[in-house]
Amino acid sequence: MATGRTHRPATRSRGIPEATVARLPLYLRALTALSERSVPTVSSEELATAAGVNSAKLRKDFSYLGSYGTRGVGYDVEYLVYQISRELGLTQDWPVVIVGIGNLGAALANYGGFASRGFRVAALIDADPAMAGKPVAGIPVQHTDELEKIITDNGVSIGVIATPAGAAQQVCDRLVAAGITSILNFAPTVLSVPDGVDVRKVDLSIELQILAFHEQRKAGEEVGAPEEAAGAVPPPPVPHRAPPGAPGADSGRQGPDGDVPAVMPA
Amino acid sequence: MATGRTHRPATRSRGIPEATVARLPLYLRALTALSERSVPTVSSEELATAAGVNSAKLRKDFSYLGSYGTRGVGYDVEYLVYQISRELGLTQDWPVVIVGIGNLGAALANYGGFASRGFRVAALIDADPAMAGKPVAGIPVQHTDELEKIITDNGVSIGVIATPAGAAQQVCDRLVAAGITSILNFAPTVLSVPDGVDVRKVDLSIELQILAFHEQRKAGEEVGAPEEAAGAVPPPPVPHRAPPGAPGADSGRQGPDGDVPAVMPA
DNA sequence: ATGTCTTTGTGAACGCGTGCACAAAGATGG
DNA sequence: CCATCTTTGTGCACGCGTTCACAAAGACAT
Repeated sequence: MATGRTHRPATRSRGIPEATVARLPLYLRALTALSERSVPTVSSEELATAAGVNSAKLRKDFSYLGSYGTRGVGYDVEYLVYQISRELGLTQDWPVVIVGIGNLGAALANYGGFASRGFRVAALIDADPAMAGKPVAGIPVQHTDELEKIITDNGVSIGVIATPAGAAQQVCDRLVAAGITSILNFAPTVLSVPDGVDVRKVDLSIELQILAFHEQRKAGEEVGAPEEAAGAVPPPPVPHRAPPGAPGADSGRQGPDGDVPAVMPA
Repeated sequence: MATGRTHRPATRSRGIPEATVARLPLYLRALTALSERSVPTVSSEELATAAGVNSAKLRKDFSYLGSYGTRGVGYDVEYLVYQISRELGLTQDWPVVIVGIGNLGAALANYGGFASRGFRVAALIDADPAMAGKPVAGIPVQHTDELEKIITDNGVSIGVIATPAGAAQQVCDRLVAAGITSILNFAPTVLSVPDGVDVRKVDLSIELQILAFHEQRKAGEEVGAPEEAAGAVPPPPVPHRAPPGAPGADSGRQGPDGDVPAVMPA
């Protein structure tokens, strides 16, 4: 799970709650599977189970789109697939650029499913001149210098940032200046963008840390250790004055973190 | 942003709200950056800006952990880093296994930052016999047959699933049976797990679809098209009866979707 | 020691999202 | 045409999360 949107907090677009929008792709996937099995209709209960949500929630979600069901029967699969696709804007083609063709960028580019849902990789962009021209997933990598031209020429409005954290904000600024209005950010940085630009963030490190939290709690409950288990002595609470600014003093942890390629920020 | 947790909905662990837990890694990252610059203290306002959140929210979040600040001064950076790390369980070592060493699995394995925050890649596992023994990121890939042994021998409790969707549930079941209690799922599937097992999901496709929704809305507002812009004719609303079950009839969209490697589900 | 000024910690109000529970709608059978 | 049965659509209540706004706490200067 990507770690939430950044801007556009609760814009409640056209009356459709953000929480509902975030679940529509889930429904769509379940419906597509049913469609492939030529299932004509589904009840809210069945579909909810397939999507892993509550049936009441699903019905309420659909009610924001309109009354597309038939009481006593359920929902027509094909029709619902179309309606949700249209609502999500998947009936049109969305060219996407991927910036930063490292391990992750290559993995994204190689993902074949891009084309299947209205998304099309328009270009791969990397700052390394040695990468230029080299084909990844059948698409030649282009140099960052071409960024603006690529975006305007192809009318791209969605960009994916898979660069190291250090380059992310700079790339972001250039994308926005070139006309990009939606960004999917894999770099471990808080991007600042002007109003009107959407940023969504995918952050593996954060997901793992959240898991670790719950994992620790489970373990702690078993042992029954109310506070922390034995281990490292807690450092001085530093109640009043922090140790004088001694620069470079405590070289605590300074591992290769925060500026790593992407995928797993800190 | 990974697309939300699955189980353990609102457990409110030890009084710390889920929403707060999800933000702690964000604060930790900002604090670590300050620590590396040897900044001794920060105000809630400064730190909030760095983390991209509201200062009131940040203070309330910290209040769940205890009173670690000093009024009129702010928070001691080092001390706060320690407290949050401890709260998140990052002061201990978490061995992690990655299952499914395709493009994405390899990207994850190559990510150097794993070790920097208490996470350690204990093993890479893939079902392809041809991969066995082949080193990825310096770690030899092991075959799925070894899965149970690897997990029990290393005391692994966190697993990352980067397999195709078709294999995800099966892999998940085996991980859980072997003792895994936290799963980070990159496959485009709703995993079903027993109580007590946490699942978090990272789904690129969903993120892109959410962006597309907002993107469409922006474009629609500009043009002023209230409903949908011109384009494909809306299929028959199918008001009453859906077309008879004619199996294999409508071979609508059936592209290579849903069972693709990972990273970008549908 | 006293006053001023900064910043935390939190009480309270508000809004969104979730889930319950039921009435309305419509299909289906007689 | 009427009765029954299934399933939707939604009004309502509840709880979590966010935000405001302020009193309390403490640093710092005089």
